[in-house]
Amino acid sequence: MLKISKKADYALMALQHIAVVQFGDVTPGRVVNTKEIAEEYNIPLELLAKVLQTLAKHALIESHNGPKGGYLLARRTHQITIAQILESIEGPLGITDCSHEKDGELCMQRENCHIRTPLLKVQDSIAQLLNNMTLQDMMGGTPLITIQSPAAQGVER
Amino acid sequence: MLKISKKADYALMALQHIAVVQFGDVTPGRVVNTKEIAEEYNIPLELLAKVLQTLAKHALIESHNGPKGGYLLARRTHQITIAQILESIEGPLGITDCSHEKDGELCMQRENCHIRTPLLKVQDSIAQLLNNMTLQDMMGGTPLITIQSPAAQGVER
DNA sequence: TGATCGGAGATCATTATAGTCTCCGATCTT
DNA sequence: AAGATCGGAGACTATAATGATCTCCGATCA
Repeated sequence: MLKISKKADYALMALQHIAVVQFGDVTPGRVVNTKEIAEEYNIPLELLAKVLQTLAKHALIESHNGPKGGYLLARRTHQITIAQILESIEGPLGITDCSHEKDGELCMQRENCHIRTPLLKVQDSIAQLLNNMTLQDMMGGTPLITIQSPAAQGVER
Repeated sequence: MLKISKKADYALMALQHIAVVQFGDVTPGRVVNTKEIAEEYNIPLELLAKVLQTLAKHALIESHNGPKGGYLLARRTHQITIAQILESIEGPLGITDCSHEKDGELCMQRENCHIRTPLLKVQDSIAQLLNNMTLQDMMGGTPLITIQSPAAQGVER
């Protein structure tokens, strides 16, 4: 349950790889192309291409065409959150169908639903979790952040 | 992203309802049948029946056959966690495919995968969140719990 | 100019999900 | 004992999401 998609998985691997290449000691600033990542991690080339295109569209990476082309991080590693990465691929975080309900489009249960509020609190906690973790943290950094569980905030019925 | 299924949604609604009826002031101890819940929340009767059967199989509720039959909570509300409910319906919590990988069945990426460890930390945090929240919390209770984000625990590369 | 790169679109197979239908056995009421 | 009311269990269907593939295009650099 609560599984992230393969695409999101690939996105995380790819960004971590780009980050290490770009900010590592061996070849700092080097551009990384799709093929390199696909081969390194056994990811289907064309699927990974889609993923990277999506990430570029969301301005997490910059694309460079032509030979010697490829991708570079658009920001520094601590400015790219796990939440941003996952949401770029899978859309906005939403524990329930009604998480992003516009006014007027109520779900069939809404009239009597007593679980929406507490679930939104859970969602907020997960959002905090993912927003406070960055690419930097996937490379060995250890910043200090504390979040609270929804239960600790008091949940109205 | 990270959406829970309709079935899990229904399970939460149903358990919350049973809890309120069973431990409320109006009709304490009353047995609740499937039809009552389905009508109250506009849930397809037969689908809800499946959900409740599953919950019974996981010993979260007790079933009683025959006329005047229905379901009762098998434990007190603070002893039923949101994690238990969701896992009964959707299976074990697993952010990634490799979360519950047995020895020997490595995923195609595992050889070079650098994101597994940090993702498992994220998963642990979510698990804490869901394990520390109970049916009680969905009824107005406000216990105090604090958890830490993975970033705060230090994530190896 | 042509090989190498990303961009974009359609397409397909597989799986998960949501929902339905049917039959069965248990139990309570009369 | 009979019939209505309950849950138990299985097969079954439709739809959507996912994972993956294929094709063609434009940009760029040697």
